[in-house]
Amino acid sequence: MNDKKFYVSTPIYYVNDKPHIGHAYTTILADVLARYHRRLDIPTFFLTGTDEHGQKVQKAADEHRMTPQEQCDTTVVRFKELWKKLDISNDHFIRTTDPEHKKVVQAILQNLFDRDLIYKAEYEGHYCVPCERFFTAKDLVEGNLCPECRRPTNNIVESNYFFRMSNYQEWLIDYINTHPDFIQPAFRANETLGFLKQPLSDLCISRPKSRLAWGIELPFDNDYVCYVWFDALINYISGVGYMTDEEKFKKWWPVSYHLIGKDILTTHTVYWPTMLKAMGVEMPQSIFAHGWWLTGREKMSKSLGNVVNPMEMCDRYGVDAFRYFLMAEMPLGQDASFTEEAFVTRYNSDLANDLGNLLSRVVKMTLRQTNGVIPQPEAYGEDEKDLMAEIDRAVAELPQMLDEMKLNRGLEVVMQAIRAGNRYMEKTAPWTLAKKGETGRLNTVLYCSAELLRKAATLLHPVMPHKMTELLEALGMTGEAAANPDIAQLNDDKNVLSGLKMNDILALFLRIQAEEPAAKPLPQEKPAKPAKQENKPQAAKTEMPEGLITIDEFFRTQLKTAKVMEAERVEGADKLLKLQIDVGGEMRQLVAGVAQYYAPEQILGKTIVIVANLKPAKIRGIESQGMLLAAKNADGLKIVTIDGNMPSGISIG
RNA sequence: GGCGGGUUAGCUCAGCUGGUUAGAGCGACGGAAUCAUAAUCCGUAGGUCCACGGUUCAAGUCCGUGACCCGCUACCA
Repeated sequence: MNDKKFYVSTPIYYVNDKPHIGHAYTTILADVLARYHRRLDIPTFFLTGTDEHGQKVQKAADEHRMTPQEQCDTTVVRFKELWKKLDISNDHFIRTTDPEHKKVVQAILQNLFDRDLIYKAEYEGHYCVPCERFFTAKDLVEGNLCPECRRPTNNIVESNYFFRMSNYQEWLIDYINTHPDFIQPAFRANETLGFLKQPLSDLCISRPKSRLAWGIELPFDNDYVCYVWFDALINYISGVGYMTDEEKFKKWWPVSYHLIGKDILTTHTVYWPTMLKAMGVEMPQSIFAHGWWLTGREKMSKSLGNVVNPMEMCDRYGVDAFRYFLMAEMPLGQDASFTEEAFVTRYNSDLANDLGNLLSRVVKMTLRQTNGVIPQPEAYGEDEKDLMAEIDRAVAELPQMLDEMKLNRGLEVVMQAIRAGNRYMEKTAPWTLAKKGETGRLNTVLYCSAELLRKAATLLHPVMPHKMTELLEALGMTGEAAANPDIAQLNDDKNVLSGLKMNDILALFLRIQAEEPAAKPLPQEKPAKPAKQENKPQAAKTEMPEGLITIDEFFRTQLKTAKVMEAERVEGADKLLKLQIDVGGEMRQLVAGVAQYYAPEQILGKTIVIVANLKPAKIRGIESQGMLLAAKNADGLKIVTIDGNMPSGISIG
C-alpha cells in the first residue's frame, strides 16, 4: 500500500448489457477511490472498459445485420455516455477488441502453449447456447435442461484447448491463506477456499470457430477463438502496458484493487490468479467484491420491473447527490437497499439540511457583516479549538477509512464535523455578536465556519466534484484550489481564506419536498436530456398534469385475485371480518371492514380482488396482509369480484 | 446437508483485543432560537444487546446448545 501508487480497476462490462445501478456503483466506487488518491498526491491509474467478444454480441450483430465489430461500436457508447454523465475520471477505457489487447492475449496464449500449460483435449458436455456454457450430466435438471436458464441443452463432443489450472490449486490455497488482504472482504476469501476444496479442473479456454467465430483467434490454431473470460481478464494487465510498454506496466502493476461484484468472484479469485501465476506475473494486491443494490429487500431484476436507472436518478437529483448516496449508504462488502425514500431522506438531512444550509447561513452572514470578505481570526477559544479538532479528526480518519474500504464510515466522520459546524453556529451565535458589536470575536467565528466548510468540501470533493467546487467558489476560492482541492495539504494550518470574498449562492442542495418521492415514478427508460441539467430536484414535479398518474404509478399497486377460504367475525369488533384467503396457492390473512354488510358465510368462497403489496397492518391486534376492494356509499357496500371464473393469484391490470 | 456470517433502540446500523450509567444517524415527542434551504440547536426514547446454559471478580463482547435470517456450496459416503 505504501509503494506510493494506486491502480484501481472495474470489471470490463459486457457491451450488450444495458448499464444499470450495479455497473454505476462499481464504477463510481472506483472513481471515488481514484479521485481520493489523486488528491492525496498519490500517482493513480483508473481503468475501466468493455468486454466485447462472445456469442451474444455475435447474435445481436446478426440480428441487426452488422458486423460484430459494428455492433460493439454502437453499443459501447451506452457505457461511455453513462460514465461521462457520472463524472467518471478513468485514465483509460479498454475494449477487448482493441488491437493492442488482442496482440497481448495472443502472445500470452502462445507463451502458455509453448510451455505446455495449454493443451488440446476432447471435451464432451451439454452445451447451453444462450448461456454459452457447458454443463456436466449431473448439473442438468429435468433430463437435459440447463440449470441456469432451464432451456434444453445440446450434447456436444468437441476438441478444445485447456489451461492447466489444476496445477495451481495447492499453490492458490496457500497463497490465499498467507495473504489475508488478497480477497476482501475476508468472508469472500473463505468462500473461495471453500470452492477450492473440490478438485480444481483445467479451464477450457477455446471455442471452435464453427460454433463461435467472434473472438480472438488462437495463435497456434486458427480454427479456434479464445474463450471470453480468458480474454477479458487479461485486460487488467494489457490495459497498463503488459508486453507492450514494460515501463508503464512496472509503474502500475500489481493492481491495488480489482473491484468486482460478488457474482464474478470465482473468475477473479481462481481463474485470474492461476493465469497470472502461469504467466509469472505478480498477484493483484487485492480483489474486492462488493455487494448488490437491492430494491427494498428484493434483488433488482428486469422482470420485477424494479430496476433503478442511474441516468434517471441523475436527471432528477443530480449526479453528485447520487454518487454521495451510493457511497454513503453501502456498507463494506454488503448488500444495500436502494429506495427512493431512503435517498430523499439522506439527501435532505445530510446534504440539504446539514451541509447546504450551513453553507448558506455562513455565506449570508458573512455577506451581511463584512460585505463577504472573510476576516482575519483572532486567537481561538475553546469553541474554535473543538470545532477544528472535529474537522481535523475527519482529515486524519478519512484516509484510514479509505484504506479499509470503509467509505461510508469515512463520509460519516465528515458529516459529524459538519453537524458540529451547525452546533458551533448556535453556540457562538454570530448574529448576536454582530448586534453587540463584538467584531473581533465575530471575525473569528466567521473565519472558522468558513474554514470548516473549506476542509469538509475538500474531503468530500472526490465524491461530489461539482458541488464541492461550487461550495469552494462560494467561499471565494478560484482556479485549481477550487477545482482540485488538495487533501494532502489539509494538514498544514495555513490560512488560505482570510481576505477572500465570498459569493452569494443559491441553495447548494435544494431540499426535496416531502411527499414528492413516493408518488413520483421513475420515468421510462429513455435518458431524458444530456448531462448539464444538474440538480433541480423539484423540476420533476411539474411534468405531470395534476390529478393524473402514469401507467407505471398505477402498476405500483399490485392487484390480484384471491379466493376466500375462511371467514369469521372478529370478536369485539362489529365491523371486521377476519378472512383466510388463497392468493395463487399462498395463504394470507386479511382483516376487512365489511362485517356490517356481509356475513362470514356470504363472503366465503368468493373470488375477490385484493391489493397484494400493501404494507401489512395490525387491526385490533390481528395481522392483515393486504386489503380487499369494495364499493361503498350511504346505501351499502359491495365487494369487487371477478366476472366469471378466474383462479386466485392472478394479476389485475 | 456442509462451511461461513448475522440476530443490539420504531427503522438502518456502530460497538476493536471482555471492565464505569450500551452508542450514532433517521423517525417520533417536547422545548429553544430566528443568521439560514419551514433549515438549526437542546432535551426525551426507559432497548430481556434472539433464547437457554457455561467460563470469569466482570460478557452485547469468550465457549456450548437451540431458534430464525442470509451468503457460498452440495444435494449426502
